[in-house]
Amino acid sequence: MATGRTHRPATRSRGIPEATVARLPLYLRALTALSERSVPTVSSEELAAAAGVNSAKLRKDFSYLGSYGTRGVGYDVEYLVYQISRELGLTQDWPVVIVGIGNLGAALANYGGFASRGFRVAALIDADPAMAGKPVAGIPVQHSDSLEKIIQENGVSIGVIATPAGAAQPVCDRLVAAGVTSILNFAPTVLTVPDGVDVRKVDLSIELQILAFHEQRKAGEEAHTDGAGPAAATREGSDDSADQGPDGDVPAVMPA
Amino acid sequence: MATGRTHRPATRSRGIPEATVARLPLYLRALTALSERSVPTVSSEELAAAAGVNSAKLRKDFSYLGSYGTRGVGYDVEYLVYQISRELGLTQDWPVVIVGIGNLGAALANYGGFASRGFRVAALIDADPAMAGKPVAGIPVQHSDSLEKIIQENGVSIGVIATPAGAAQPVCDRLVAAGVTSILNFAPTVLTVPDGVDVRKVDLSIELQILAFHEQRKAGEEAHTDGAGPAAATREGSDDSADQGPDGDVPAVMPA
DNA sequence: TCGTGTGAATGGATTCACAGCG
DNA sequence: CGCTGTGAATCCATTCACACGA
Repeated sequence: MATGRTHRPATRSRGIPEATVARLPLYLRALTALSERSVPTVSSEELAAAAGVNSAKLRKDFSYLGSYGTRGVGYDVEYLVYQISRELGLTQDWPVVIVGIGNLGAALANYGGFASRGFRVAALIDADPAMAGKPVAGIPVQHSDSLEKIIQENGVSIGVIATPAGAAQPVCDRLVAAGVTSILNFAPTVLTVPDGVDVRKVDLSIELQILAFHEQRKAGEEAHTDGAGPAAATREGSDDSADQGPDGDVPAVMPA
Repeated sequence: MATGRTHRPATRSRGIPEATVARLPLYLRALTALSERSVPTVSSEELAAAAGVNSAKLRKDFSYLGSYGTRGVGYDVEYLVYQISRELGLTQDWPVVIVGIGNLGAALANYGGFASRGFRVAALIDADPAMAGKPVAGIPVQHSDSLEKIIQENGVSIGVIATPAGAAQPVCDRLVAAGVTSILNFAPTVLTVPDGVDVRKVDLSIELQILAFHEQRKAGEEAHTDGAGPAAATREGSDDSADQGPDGDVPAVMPA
C-alpha cells in the first residue's frame, strides 16, 4: 500500500476483467524471456504465441491497461514489462509466509520463483515442535505458536497454506485474524473466509480428475479414427480456458 | 480451452460445460465426506455450502448429468457419489507417471490423494542417474531413458511434469510421442502439444501474482471499507472478486 | 409443502473484423 | 502497408424465478 498515486484520467473503464488479470502473469513471463534476449519489440502475434493465447485476446487484454503499443510496429518489451509489473503490484515487495512445512511446504520454500519477482519468503511455520529451528531452504522453521507475531512483525498480507486438510481452516482463521488478506491454499479443503479476503486454491486431485474426464471421453470416442489423430475436442498451444483455479494439492490425508 | 468442432448429434446429455466439469470434483469431495458420516441425503443448499458454491449453480450443474434428485427431498448421497465418479471416469484406474523427482515431484509422489481415487502412480522418472533405483514414496525412481518403455508397458495416458522449466517441453514431447494424451504441468512454461492432447497447468508464481494484484487494489482503496457492499458470499471460488472499486483508481499511468 | 429442475434473463469473456494511425 | 485498438457479434457461464412433482 502506501501508494498515494491513486489518480488517473480514467480514460478507460476502471476494473480489469478477472480473466485478463489471470493472463497478465503469463504475458509478463513471456516478455521477461524476450527482455533477457534483448528483443526490443514484439507484435501481438508473436507475444501471443509465446504466451499460448491468440492475438486478439492479447490485444484486448492490453487495451484494458491502456494503449501501450505502436500501430504498425508492436509493443516495446521493456516498457510493457514495467507496465504489467506495476499493474500486478510487483514493483513492491510482498512478504509471504508458508504454513505447513511438509514435503510440499518444503518444495514451495525451495521454489526459486518466489524470490524472483516481488515475493519474499518471510517465514516458514509448522505445528511440529520437532521442526522448529530446522532450516529449510536456508530459512529456519518457526513454531506455529508465534504465527500471529510473525505475521504482524513482518507485515505479511499473503499466506500460503500447505498443511494437511484438517489443519487448513484453523490455520486460515488464524492467518486472517492476524491480518492476512490473501491466501493461496494447497490443502484439499474449501476454506471459508470473511469478505475482503481472497483465496485461491491449488488442488492436484481436482486437476487430475478433470483430466480423467476428458481422457475418458477421448477413449469412448475412438470410433472414427482413421489413420490420423482423433478429431475430438482439442486445444491449441496451452491456453487453459478461463480456468483460474488450477490445483495441485499435495498435503496428505484427506477424506476423499 | 479450445474445443474442437465437435460436430455430433451428441448422445444426449453429452457435452457437459467445462465449468461444470471443473466443479464436479468439488462436489464429489463434499459428497464423499457426507458419505463417510453416513448422511443419506442432502439438499442442493447444503451440498452447495459444503462445496463453496451457490445452490442454483449446483442444481444447474447436476441438471447436465441427469435428474438424480428427488423433488422436495434432495439428493441421495451414495447414488450421486457413484454418478459423479462414473462421469469423471474414476470408476476405472488411471496409471500416472511423474517426471522430475525433485522437491516437488517427491512431494507429489508422497501425496496420498493419488491412490485414493482412481489414480495410481505407475512410475517415477528422473533424468538424474544418481536418482535411479532410489525409492521415493516406496516407488523406485527410474531413469528417463526408459520413459517410452514405461509409458507403453503400463498403458499410461496421464503424465505429470515436475521438472525444471527448461526440461518441460522436451519431456512433454516424449510423453506425447509415447502415447500420453493428458498432461498436468507444474513447470512454469507454456507447453505446446498436438491436437487431442489436454494440458492443465499448476503455477505457483502465477497464483501469487494474481493475489498480489488484488492485494494491491485493496491497499489502494482503503479509503472506504465502510462495508457498503452487499453481503457477499464467503467462499473460495476461483472467482471471487474482492471488493469492487466503485470508481476505483487503479494506479495505471499511461504514456502518451 | 418443499426443493428440484429448467427456461429466461443477465453478465462476462472471446472472437470477429475493420477503422485508424504510425 | 502492417499492426494496434476496439466496437459489435458471438459464445459461455451464472443467476433468477417459478412451474412441477414427490
